[in-house]
Amino acid sequence: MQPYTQRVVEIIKSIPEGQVMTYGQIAELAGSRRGARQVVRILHSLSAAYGLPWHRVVNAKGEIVIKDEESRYVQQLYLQREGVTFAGNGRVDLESCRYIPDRS
DNA sequence: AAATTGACGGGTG
DNA sequence: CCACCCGCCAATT
Repeated sequence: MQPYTQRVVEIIKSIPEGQVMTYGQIAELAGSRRGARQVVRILHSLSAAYGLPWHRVVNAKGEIVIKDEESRYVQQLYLQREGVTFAGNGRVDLESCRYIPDRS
């Protein structure tokens, strides 16, 4: 596995319950400012194998974006169960739920 | 080995 | 607000 992929996996695993991160945010932390698509690919192919909290990742607008309809529902359910709040438009409230790790 | 594929993002108009 | 384009790059085909 590539170092970048490894970092992305670690970052995703570090997202606490009740909080979310965006694809771009993860990519930037992993060292590739425009690498959101790699994050997409990683979640797409490795979330099961590594037991990643894939449901804590949303797009930059706070929307749940998965192709499979069933999975969209499951993701929202998981998040709500963890206490993530949703705005009326079906977006997570990024203002209060975005996870910003310590950068030290 | 070359082409395609993504749960995206930001800029532009 | 919407539509469009292009960058990004490992994994998969």
